[in-house]
Parts: sequence; structure tokens; C-alpha cells
Amino acid sequence: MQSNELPKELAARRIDRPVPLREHVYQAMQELIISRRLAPGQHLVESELAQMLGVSRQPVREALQWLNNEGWVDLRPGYGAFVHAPTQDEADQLLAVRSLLESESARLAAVHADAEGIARLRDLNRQGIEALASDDVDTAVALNAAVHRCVTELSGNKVLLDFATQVDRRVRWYYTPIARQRGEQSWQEHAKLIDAIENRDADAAARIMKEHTERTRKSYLEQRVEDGEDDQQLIALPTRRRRKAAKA
Amino acid sequence: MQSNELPKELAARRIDRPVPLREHVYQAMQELIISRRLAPGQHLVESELAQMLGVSRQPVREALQWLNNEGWVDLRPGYGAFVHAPTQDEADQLLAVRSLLESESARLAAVHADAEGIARLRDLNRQGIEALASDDVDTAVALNAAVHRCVTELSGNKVLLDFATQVDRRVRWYYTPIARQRGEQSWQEHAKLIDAIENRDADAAARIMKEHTERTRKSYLEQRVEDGEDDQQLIALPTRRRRKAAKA
DNA sequence: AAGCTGTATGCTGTAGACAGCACGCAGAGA
DNA sequence: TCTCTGCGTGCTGTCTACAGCATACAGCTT
Repeated sequence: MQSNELPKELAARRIDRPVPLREHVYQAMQELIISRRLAPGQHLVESELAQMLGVSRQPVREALQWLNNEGWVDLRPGYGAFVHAPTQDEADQLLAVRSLLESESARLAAVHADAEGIARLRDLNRQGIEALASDDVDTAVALNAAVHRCVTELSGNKVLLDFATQVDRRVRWYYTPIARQRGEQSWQEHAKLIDAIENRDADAAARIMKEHTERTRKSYLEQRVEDGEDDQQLIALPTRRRRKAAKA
Repeated sequence: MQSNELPKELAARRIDRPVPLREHVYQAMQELIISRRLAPGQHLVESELAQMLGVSRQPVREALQWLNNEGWVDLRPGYGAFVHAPTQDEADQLLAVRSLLESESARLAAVHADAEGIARLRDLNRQGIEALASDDVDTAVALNAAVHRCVTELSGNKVLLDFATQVDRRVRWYYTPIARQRGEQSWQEHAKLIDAIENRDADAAARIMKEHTERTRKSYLEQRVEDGEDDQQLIALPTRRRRKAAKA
């Protein structure tokens, strides 16, 4: 924790009460992790977090549990929480699972989607293309996620939706750079997918989604290799050492 | 909560300290839920649970969060925890996801499994058949789960393993009766699956696992229909009403 | 008699405090 | 110089206490 420069605006959230504090803590920490202000492998000391966010340790603990379930932090009983350090292997495996879940979603969506849902898909896709055209990358990324989520919703399998959502959140950790790279093509693939769903061609929908997500996966791997990101695991330092390191 | 007749032996767990109390609470409550001593839809009052298990509210809260993530209880912020009331739809969807994850596991296992892993599979399967022969249903159920888990481990995809494990835990809520019904056949299918993995025939392995799990799924649905279990949702009563109902 | 409002109570969410373990360091012995 | 043992410290796990909201009921109004 690099002291108290950043969290002021987060602590301010405290004022609105109806939403439990742990929610704010959860969101704040997720942001901090995604933005890498909390480094992978870093030991998260509850009392420091609590002070930093202006709450007591309890909401922090509860938020940490949530973050743990969603793969953001690792909880080692008796030792505390550590920011999850994703490896390239894990990213690949995650994207593989995503591919699996989403292609099945597409298959089911082709069976169960209603006209209203298909219209929603088309609309999202149209907006995505527009966002891309105007170089609004963030919106495009969000809309891309929305399209995928919508397909999964249309599958009619809530359990599948739950799991896909989990995967998606974790994927997004790695995702933004990919999305930047695979611009236009991605949205054309979406269009074909929607066609397949509308035509009730389950196999085609599944196949298109499979290819689509596998391309994303490859794209990610290639990029990482280009970056030469060598996936060094920041080993979590035991507390004392960490303090020493901070001094130096 | 039907008062304090049952939890004495659970409270006794408290004596061994090294494992956090929340773990014990978690396990105890999972047992209580699976065994239906806590009814689906029932409101779980933290203070009552705490007293019942001989701990304070905090470990109970943490255990409840954990149970929530795994689908055993539903957490309504500000209103407390309620035992999850599974519907037939949900069971079906859960088994569908299981089928999907496990068939992919089988496919990957056929690619990545090593000789040692295959030997382990054969061994587990042999033990399972023996257990079945001697009518040891509980052991057979456990071994069945072990076989499936082992296949997933051999897939080499840790993320997949994580998700499959989650699904498996939730499936087990419904599972025991199914296993009883589908005895021998199940283990023969396992044998074929293992053969396919050994022969590195990924497609066959995936197909066999798909059929295997889909049969389980159908078996479950048919049984439920036979039972005439009409899936009535026990609506969670607000607190006061519950107390009144208890009196009456 | 029906609807509304004030009040009592039960429950959650949060805070603050304590106990115990594990780590790390210092000093003694070889 | 190296190993072992004892002590200090930091952190987690847990407990107790409190604040605030939501429900349910009683009494009031119309």
C-alpha cells in the first residue's frame, strides 16, 4: 500500500449509507486491482485497507471474501489476502473456458431467443460498430461485453449465465488491450452470429461463437508474446520483509 | 431453526482451534442444509446460528458469505440469509452446465493425461465397481465423484477444474438419489471413457462423457417427475410472521 | 369499520477491542 | 562463523457492543 495519496475520493463514498459499505470497498478494491495500483501478489493488510478506505476491518474482510470468490485475490487462511497474480497459463485457460461457455450459450440462444432479444442484440451490435467508428474504445469494449452477455442471457440457462459472468469479470482483467487490437472484424462476426441465432441454426451459432472467442484467445496470446511479458510471479513477501523492502 | 436439539455435536468442533471457526460453521451448515434440517427458503438468523453453534456472529457471517457464493444460501443485503430454494429448472440447468464442463474436460484429458493419471482413473473405477458390488452406496457415490473430478484434473485446465468443482458441489445437493438409481451402467460408461482417454481419442472421450452426463441428467428429471415433487417454493417468511407461525 | 401513523422490537451492518499465532531478530552456545 | 533458542511485534480471527432500518402492532382519525 503506497500510503494515502489515492483513496480520498473512495473514502468519500462512505457518505451514502443505504448500500452496505462492503459493496463500496469491493468496488474500490476491484478498481485498485484492475488499475494495478495494488500489485499482483501484494499482501493486503486488512487494517491498512480499512484505514485507507475509512471503514472498519469488518467490511473490508467481507469485501475480500467476495473478491476472493471472483478470483481477484487469494485468501490464505491465517495469512491474509493477496492480490491474485494471474499467469499466462491461467489467462489462456480462462479464455478457453469462456469460449466453451459462450459457444454453448450461443447454441442455446439459437433455440430459445425471442424476437425481442434478437432485436436487442442487433441494437447493441449497431451501437458497437458506431462506437468503433468514432474511436470510442471504452464504449466499444463495454458494448462488446454487453453483446456477449446478452447472448448468454438469451440462452435461458441462468446457471450458465452465472458462470459466464464470473469468467467475464476475470477476463476483463486482461481484456482491454485485446479489444483494442481486434476492432472491426469482431463486430462482423457478431453480426453473423446474430443471423445464425435468428435463423435458429444452433450448430452454426455455436460454431461462430467458438471461432470468434478462439480468435480472441489467440489474439491475446500473440500479443502477450509480442509484449514479451514473461509472466514473472511476484511472490508475496511475508509481512516483515515487505516493510523492509518499502523502506529501501 | 427448530431450537437446540441437534447442534451439540457440531458445537463440539470448536475445541480444535487451528482451523478457523468459519470453516466449521460452513461445514456444519452445509450438512444442515443438505440434510434438510434447514428448510429451503428458511430465514437464517445470524444470532440464532451463532448461539446454536457456540460461536459469535462474525464467523457465521463469513460462513454465510461462503455458502452464498456456492449457491447454498441466498444473501439479501439488509435482510439476511435464506436457505436457497432450488427449483427443478435450476437443477436441470446445473446438470446441463456440468455436462458441458465435463465433456470438455474429457476431451482435454484425452490430450493431456499421463500414464499415471490414467492408472489412477482405472483404480478409482475399479474401487467404485467393488463398492457397488458390496452395496456400499455412499462410497460408490464418493468414488463416482472422484472419477469425474480426476478426469477434470487430467484436463490440465485449472480454471475448468475450479468451475467444475463448484458445479459439482451444488449438484451433490440433488445427486445421491440419482446415483442410487443408475448403478452399474454408470461404471461401464466410465470404463469406456477411460479407454477413450488412453487411446487419445479426444472426440470419443468428449462424446462418451456427454452422453454419460446427459443420461444422468435425464435420470434425475424422470425421477423427480415420478416423485411428483412439485417444486413448490417455500417463500421465506418475514421474521415476525415466522415467529408467529412457530407458535401456532 | 377501515386506513393511517406512531412506537416497540428484532435483525443486520459496523465499529472497536482482545487473544493468539507466526514471523523475524537478537543473543547465547558450539 | 553458524545454529539454536527466546523475545518482540504485526497481523489475523474472534468477540462484544452499538447504531439504524424494517417490520408489525396498537391506537388514533375519519
